Amino acid sequence: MKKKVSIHDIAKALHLSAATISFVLNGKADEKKISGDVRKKVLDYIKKVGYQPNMIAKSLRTGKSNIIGMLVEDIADPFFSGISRGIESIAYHHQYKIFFASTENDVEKTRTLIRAFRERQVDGYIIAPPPGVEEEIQALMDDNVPVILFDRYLPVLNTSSVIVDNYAGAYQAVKHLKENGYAHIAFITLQSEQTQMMARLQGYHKAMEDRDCTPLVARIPYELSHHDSAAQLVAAFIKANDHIDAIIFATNYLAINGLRAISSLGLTIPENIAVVGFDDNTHFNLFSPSITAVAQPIEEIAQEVVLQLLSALSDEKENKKRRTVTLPVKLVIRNSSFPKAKLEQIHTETSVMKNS
Amino acid sequence: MKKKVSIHDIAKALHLSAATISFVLNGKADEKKISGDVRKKVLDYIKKVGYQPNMIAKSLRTGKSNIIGMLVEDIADPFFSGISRGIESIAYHHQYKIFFASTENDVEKTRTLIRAFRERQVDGYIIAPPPGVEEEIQALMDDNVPVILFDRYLPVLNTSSVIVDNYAGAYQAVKHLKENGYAHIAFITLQSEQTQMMARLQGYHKAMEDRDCTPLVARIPYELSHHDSAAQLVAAFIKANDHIDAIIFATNYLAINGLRAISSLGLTIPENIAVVGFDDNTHFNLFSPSITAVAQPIEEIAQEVVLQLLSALSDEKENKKRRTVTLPVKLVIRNSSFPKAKLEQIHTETSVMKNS
DNA sequence: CTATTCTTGTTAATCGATTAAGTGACGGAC
DNA sequence: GTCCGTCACTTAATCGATTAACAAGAATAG
Repeated sequence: MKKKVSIHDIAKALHLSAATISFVLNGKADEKKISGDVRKKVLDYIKKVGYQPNMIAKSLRTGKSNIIGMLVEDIADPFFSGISRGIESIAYHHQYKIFFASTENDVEKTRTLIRAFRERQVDGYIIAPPPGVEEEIQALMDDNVPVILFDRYLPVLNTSSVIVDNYAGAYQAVKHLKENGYAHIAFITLQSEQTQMMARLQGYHKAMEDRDCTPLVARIPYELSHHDSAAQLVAAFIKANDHIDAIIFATNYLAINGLRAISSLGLTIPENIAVVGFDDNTHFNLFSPSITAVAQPIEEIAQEVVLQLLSALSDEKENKKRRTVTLPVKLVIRNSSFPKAKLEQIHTETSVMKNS
Repeated sequence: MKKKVSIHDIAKALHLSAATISFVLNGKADEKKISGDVRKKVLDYIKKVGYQPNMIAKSLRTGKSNIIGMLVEDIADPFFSGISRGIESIAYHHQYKIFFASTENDVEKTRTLIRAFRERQVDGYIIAPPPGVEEEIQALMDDNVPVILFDRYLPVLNTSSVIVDNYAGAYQAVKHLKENGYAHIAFITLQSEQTQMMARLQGYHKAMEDRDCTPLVARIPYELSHHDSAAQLVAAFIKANDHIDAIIFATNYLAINGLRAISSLGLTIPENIAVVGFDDNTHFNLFSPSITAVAQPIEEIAQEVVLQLLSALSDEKENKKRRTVTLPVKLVIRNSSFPKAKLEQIHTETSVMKNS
């Protein structure tokens, strides 16, 4: 490492005191009545030597780090990486940097991460919490550290949070399928007590009940939902309940593995079975047939989260206010059939079929 | 904020000096010959009050932050979010935290981010650099700060880097298509001078040349590659060159928009046109027909990057060594035709078609 | 001409750790 | 009895900023 130039080095070089440099650098020149001469000398000099303030020293003194700690379930999940991207971008414009980390829904890892964030004095937290970290989050709030939960909340805690109307999303999904003539609609979800999962399940149940339909639910362990085994479980479920003519998947990974299952069984969508996914995936419209999905407003979630956090950071009183924002979801209906024209084309060209 | 307990508070409470506490906490108890009595007293006390060291103070004193700064093009891109996830996970086990940020391939933003990282004294950098930040990166190296580039490198700089064999990937893609009877293979890439893009293009050119084929290349501006306009450009390109019977897409976003274009033209894969993508996407195998792709070894890239960085961090001498690791890519061949059986099924069931 | 008020800075404490150097008490050697 | 070496800690400087309190000299007031 080269010797980095500190505020004292500047002071020495200009025959001034460190305090003066600090005042100029922090826009307190007026308040502290620093002369124009000196201001210019300081500004010119720091430009010349390329002075970079040491935020660590600043943080130690002021107690503010200008860092936000963000905990998501999995940064590689398109839903979370999309939100992260939005949050990072907005926070950046407000001089905040973000620490990202993936909890993997693991309580112990989450605890460790919160502890690591605290040690680094992050100013605020954005968390998609796994159940089991209630104590740690309560401790943060007891210390007046701003915390915003998103995607889900912790029922026993009175926190600020940004969620979506999962209940309505699931309800609409059932309604949509019913209106299109599907009779036996199953719901495949995770073995999870998380609020967003419960709300989806409840929306499904209520919609089925309102139509005097018998619900049929499969619950898959979270750990398996990202892997091939989820596809196998779904396939077994479909085989065991062959009257099913539609499935709602409660997460995007489940939907993707569900599609694998459906494909492996030689079933086609929407002729043999209809599908609605949760968490719209940009790629869903490329699947052939493309998939209808309950889309969450990624951008709005990011905006709302940052908005709430900034307000809590700006003002102790704001931070004491607890607000829960519920954003609407949108059912993105995709005409997932093969258009006639296309079908015929496929048919007529079969003779010249090649592999890519 | 509640009063947090500092090392001095502990010292006062136990009638010891701050130094003693520090020694016990840092495993220097033996070296400094601290008695068993005192050790126990200290350890018990910190457990009791839940002492959390202030890493900011520690960083200020030691000059080490245990933070790695990571700059990717776009954290929402599955390729980058996958690598980020891997790197975060490995780094975590070595007590390093990661600062993520998206450059959006914007030079000015990248400069600002590097500056922000420097101000926070990050210990090392992992960067997928846009061209134009050579000076900043050289400055880091001049100051002996460890830097590892990945995905691409900067030709004028002698840095450590982890890349993949893009040249071979493109070459194999052409070879594969040729062997399957495709004659007119186009290459759609970005308007970009980045090394990974150039290597892919060169691999394509060489493979075409080796087979006495005339290359046909389209270059799309990076800014458009994520949007619908890319699909329109690709569609126009295909229409203008209707003898094309195969396309290699040089990035995953291009491939996805290319598929939209192909679909919008009413063409089918692989009957009318064959497609190979770069950057395998987990979802490519769900597209119907599924897409053959040049897959990058995400996990290995993450591992190799962290390995190199940790070694550079551990030792000044290691850091002076510059090494470039080139990992192999894998052509993931997917049988992307509609199996006969399925085609017939689609055909026979058209009569009962529904929408989902 | 002295007293008071501005101007324009400076001094020094502080944030919470780390660590080189120092110190008092005790034991053993000669 | 003096000298020296351990033992078991303590003192104090330091990292690079911020900021309340203070101060020297010029300007103005009375």
